[in-house]
Amino acid sequence: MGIIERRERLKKQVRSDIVKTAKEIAREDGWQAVSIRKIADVIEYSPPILYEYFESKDKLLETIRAEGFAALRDEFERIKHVYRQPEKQLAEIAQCIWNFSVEQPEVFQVMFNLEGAYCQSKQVYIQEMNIIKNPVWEMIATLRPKSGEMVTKTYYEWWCLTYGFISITMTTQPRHAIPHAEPIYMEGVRRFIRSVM
Amino acid sequence: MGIIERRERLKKQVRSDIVKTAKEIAREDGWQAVSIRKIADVIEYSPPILYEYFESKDKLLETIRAEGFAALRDEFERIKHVYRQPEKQLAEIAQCIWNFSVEQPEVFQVMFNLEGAYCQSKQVYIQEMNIIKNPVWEMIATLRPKSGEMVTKTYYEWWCLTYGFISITMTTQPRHAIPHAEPIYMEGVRRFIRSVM
DNA sequence: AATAAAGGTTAACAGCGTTTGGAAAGCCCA
DNA sequence: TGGGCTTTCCAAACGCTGTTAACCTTTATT
Repeated sequence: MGIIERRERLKKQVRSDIVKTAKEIAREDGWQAVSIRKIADVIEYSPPILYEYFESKDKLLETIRAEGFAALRDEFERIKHVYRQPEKQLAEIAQCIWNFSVEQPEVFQVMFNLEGAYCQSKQVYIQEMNIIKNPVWEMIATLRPKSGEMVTKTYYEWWCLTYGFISITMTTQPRHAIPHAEPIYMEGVRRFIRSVM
Repeated sequence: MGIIERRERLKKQVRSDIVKTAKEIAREDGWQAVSIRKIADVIEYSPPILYEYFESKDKLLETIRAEGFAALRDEFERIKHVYRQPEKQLAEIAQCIWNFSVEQPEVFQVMFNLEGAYCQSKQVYIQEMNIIKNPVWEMIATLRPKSGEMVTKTYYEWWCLTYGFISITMTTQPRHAIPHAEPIYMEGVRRFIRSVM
């Protein structure tokens, strides 16, 4: 019975089309411009259909957020296995986050509720920033022997630096000026790493 | 002619009532719940009246943002005159920002577009973060003799640390856990100041 | 072929920011 | 005191939004 399979494939296709369309509209006109009706228009379905794939608009955003964090986390794991020294790993991760924010700003915006992207349900966000089995946390712990509590503090500061820098840059700098901010960011990251070692 | 004066007083009163009501609703139910119609309901006017005081909802938010930044800046100036040592000044300023975010979270949210508060016009924000005549910038410059460019970089990192810490805390931590985060924040700030000196 | 199920749409609800047109009230001058 | 004018104010509407209910039409099963 290939019919059922075909239908499931179609379902997955439509679902990913919805996500893709939401991102496209957001990239073009900002998240404020993303509406259920506009997405429905693009995928050539009526608005109620979207509710067969996503419980609500908020859940759609949460899906995009979760996918974004998952993609980042995969990259983190890759870096962890490619490089040995934790200071190198952390620098690579910082670079990786920066690149992500430049290449997929609309996803980054949903992940951190920036620029009018607002996803109310925070479970994914909170969980993802958590220290449990977190590659970044582990790298900081490897950087220099210290207590778990101390590592957590440093980990927290790491995120403040990273998230703070990128989000401030994203919201205050015009698009053309962003490449100029990258070396300043990376330099700050390196100094931070040195200060912790 | 006291009549005109009375009317102007009334106008100012209504205007500040609008701002006050917006903040109250936001504090109670979040910025997502703030609507022109609800504000109108509370101040016992019809919705169109609000447009005699504010060009748009966005401009209302921008006013609240500007007032928030102005209040902070006043505090900064006060600190600047009370304390001599720049490291003490900066620590006091960090404490001041933290207190502000705890005492008036709804204003802080508008100032930095957090938690569903979204003010599109960024002029005030960009200008306020600027280095021109900025007390924080000057304090960092006094901290240790260095080039203007170097000061600007440090100033930028200062804001990442401060803003990053508070906004991450605000969005991830439940209300009761926030006091617990304060010493971690202040310790991070002090370490940052030491690392720059 | 008749019946059940799935897929999809139209229309509506309640709410939003914002604008228009006109009513009511207050004021000034004769 | 009455008429005209200005100011103050609001009901209603427009075009959006997320979401739901009811219905129709196509597809699959018995």
